[in-house]
Amino acid sequence: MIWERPEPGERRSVRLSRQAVTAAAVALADAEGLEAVSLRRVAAALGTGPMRLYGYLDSKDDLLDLMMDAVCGEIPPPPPGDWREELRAIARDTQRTARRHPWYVTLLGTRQPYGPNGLAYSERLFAAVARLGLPARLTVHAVDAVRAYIAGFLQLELLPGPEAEPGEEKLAYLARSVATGRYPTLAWIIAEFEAVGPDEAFAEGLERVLDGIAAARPGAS
Amino acid sequence: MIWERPEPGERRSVRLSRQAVTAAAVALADAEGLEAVSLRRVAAALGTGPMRLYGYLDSKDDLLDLMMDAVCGEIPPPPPGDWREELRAIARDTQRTARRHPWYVTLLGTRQPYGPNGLAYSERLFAAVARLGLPARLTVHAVDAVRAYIAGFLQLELLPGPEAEPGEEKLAYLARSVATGRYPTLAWIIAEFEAVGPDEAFAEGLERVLDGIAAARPGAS
DNA sequence: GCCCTTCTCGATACAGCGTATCGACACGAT
DNA sequence: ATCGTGTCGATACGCTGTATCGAGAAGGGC
Repeated sequence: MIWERPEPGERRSVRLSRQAVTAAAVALADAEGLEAVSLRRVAAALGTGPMRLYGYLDSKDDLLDLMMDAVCGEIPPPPPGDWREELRAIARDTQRTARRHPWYVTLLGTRQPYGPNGLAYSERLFAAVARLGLPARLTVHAVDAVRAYIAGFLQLELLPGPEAEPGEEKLAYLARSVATGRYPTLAWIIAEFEAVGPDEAFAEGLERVLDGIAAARPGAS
Repeated sequence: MIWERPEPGERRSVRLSRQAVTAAAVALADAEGLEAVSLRRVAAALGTGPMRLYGYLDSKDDLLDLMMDAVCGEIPPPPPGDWREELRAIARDTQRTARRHPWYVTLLGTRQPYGPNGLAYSERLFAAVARLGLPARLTVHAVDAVRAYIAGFLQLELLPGPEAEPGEEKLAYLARSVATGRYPTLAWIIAEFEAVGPDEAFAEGLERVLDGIAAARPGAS
């Protein structure tokens, strides 16, 4: 009888793609942090099993590379402008993007962004600095300074720490540490400290770097 | 008979201390990388079991904090000098220390160094910059720029990537990417690229940052 | 249609992880 | 000696990444 016969099985498997896998992983990391991204969790979010993902990547490390490159791909090219304006725009947009995916800064501690989007990002940094007409060597140094600053600062901003709007516990910790008298300059800074927003801090620090780059131009000293 | 009687059991447990646990973990990370540091492995290196470590720390995360602070403790205070000299010395010694423990840059992607040694490190940065007599706000920005640059650059240096003396495979990857024509400035840089040692690159980038800080002094423009 | 080959999929397994739990033992106080 | 407390380590649990293998699907040849 018809009612006793199993219905034709639905298409068993879910359509996958590398892009879909990556997006699921990014969504999971955004929702619960990087530690929540396991192959099982990603696969479950896609309605399949973990071993299926191995058709699209070789290892979990590959997945992390893909996730990093996806974030790089969200950072837009800068509007055309002079070298400083372009670098400022890149820096700002990197910050915005990293805030949407704070786990990105953790990935910066384990790998370099050399996927296609990561290379495009580098290209833009180099193109902006190349406007200065510096020799290749100095251009590399300048780009290194900018990108290192951006990455380093975003880690300062996005990782929990005493300087980054800590909860009561961390401030109390800092106050106790400073009360030991072992950190006098830090004590002065904290006493004088007016909460500076990370946007301003980031921009000001960047200006220091850009001023330093400007000083490297022939005839600039 | 004497030969059949068990000998009095030796002292069952091994002496532990937080310092010993940390040192064992650091040694393991140095030898095999951060991923090799499991509580089981650390405990085994100490001749005991993993649960024993919980008498000295609450979690594996605590262990990573301790490891980070231990590395900060290896970075010596700078010899007294002017502000630039002191910052250069701090930067150089940070680089040296990080090279001995390359996993330190990975930890910089997951936590901030606010242990006692980490605070001492901050104190030294602040003390050097404070010689400039800038207001607290500008001092914070300057220190942020320096420390962010140091951390960011060390990640560029110590993590595998196309720019960092790659094996044949990565260079071939870069060459292929550049051959797409999508990264023209990168192509120019690679064509002009003379292998620059990381020491020089680090120092040059740092000078850009220090020049920028110098430019922030009243009357410096 | 049937049979064979190849590919895909997913269940199962394994070794390892961090950490909770609990029984055994040691030690100190009475 | 007995009792209470603390320490230790074995065991267990839920989770991880990934190897493995059997079942089923799909395609091609006859």
